[in-house]
Amino acid sequence: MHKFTCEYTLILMRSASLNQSLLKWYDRHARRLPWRVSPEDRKLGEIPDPYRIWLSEVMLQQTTVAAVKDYFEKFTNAWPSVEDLAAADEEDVMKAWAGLGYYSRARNLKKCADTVARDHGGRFPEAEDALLKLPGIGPYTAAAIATIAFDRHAAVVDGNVERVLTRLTQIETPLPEAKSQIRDVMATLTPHDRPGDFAQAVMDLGATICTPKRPACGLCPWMSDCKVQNSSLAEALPRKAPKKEKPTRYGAAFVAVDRESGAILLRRRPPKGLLGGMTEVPGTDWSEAFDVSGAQEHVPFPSEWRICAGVVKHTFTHFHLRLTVLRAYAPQDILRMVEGTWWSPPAALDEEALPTVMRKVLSAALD
DNA sequence: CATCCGTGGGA
DNA sequence: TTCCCAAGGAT
Repeated sequence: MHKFTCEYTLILMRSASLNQSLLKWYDRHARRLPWRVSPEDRKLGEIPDPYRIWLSEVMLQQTTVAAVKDYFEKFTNAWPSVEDLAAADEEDVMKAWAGLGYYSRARNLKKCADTVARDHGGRFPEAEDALLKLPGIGPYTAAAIATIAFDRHAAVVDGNVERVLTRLTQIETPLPEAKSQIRDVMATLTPHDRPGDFAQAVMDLGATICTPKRPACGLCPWMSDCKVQNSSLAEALPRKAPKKEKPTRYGAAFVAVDRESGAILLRRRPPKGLLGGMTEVPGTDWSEAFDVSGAQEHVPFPSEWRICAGVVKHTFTHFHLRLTVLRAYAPQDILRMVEGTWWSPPAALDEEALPTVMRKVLSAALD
């Protein structure tokens, strides 16, 4: 059991009033999003499409709305239903996902579509625990789909909810220890009528008003109930463990250009781990020791490799990367083709499953 | 529970 | 420039 402060209990006793005031705010301020059924359309009887809810929620994992919008459009145009996605080639899915990051999401997205099509007759299960069993669907996404798509009562807890509720009830316990307490508060606050709209309302509140920096407390529908309203304490919550420093890794990347066609030599990365299954140009390992001269051992073929101006700098989740780019011109037949490598003509380059760091490499080599 | 896993935009 | 972090999941 958690220790409940007096004020904290008071908040929970007022949950009926709190969720009504927030839903009222949501009716007027809900963001228009491509995958969302607006409150007024919902009242007119429009039902959300579980496929679109699922797709958007997976794309939104650790990713901003602005970054997701074009990808959501691309995916729903190419694959309008979960059956369409199940019938797609995984390689085409990876190509469409390229640039959005966290590529295991794309592989699990495809696996999940396959499972839903094969084992569930093309319909997503409605229960939270059944959704949780599907690939790429964790506690947050299972609750979000259950409540937004199927109107089930579920405690949706994401980063926004954590921020809003730790502030509202002044939970000073640092994350991740506070997670279970936050989930309890959310479960209590969530109404049985319009639970999905309520979840989206808390997330919208966190995204637009109760922001990490400089929250707009004066515009908040929960201001009068909030324990830290207009206080410097608001920005300090939720409390988190200090993060580790990112090391810097170094490496070299080889851009081989066919003089005739301009085709570029590419290869596939291993299926798991960093950038798993994505496409790259040949290169060295990325190590913490800077050693460009050692790169010569890794060239795809002997040639006059020239160092390109401008070291490519890129930051991943847990390290910084500095890549020295080398370029050489060579006919395609100079290379005894290795399994998993191919020459990609310039017109096809945009469609390759190239992660952003590799597009930076090509830009440094070719511009 | 800790670690690994991308990216782009804002302060 | 550098740092922060955004609708997390898998292992």
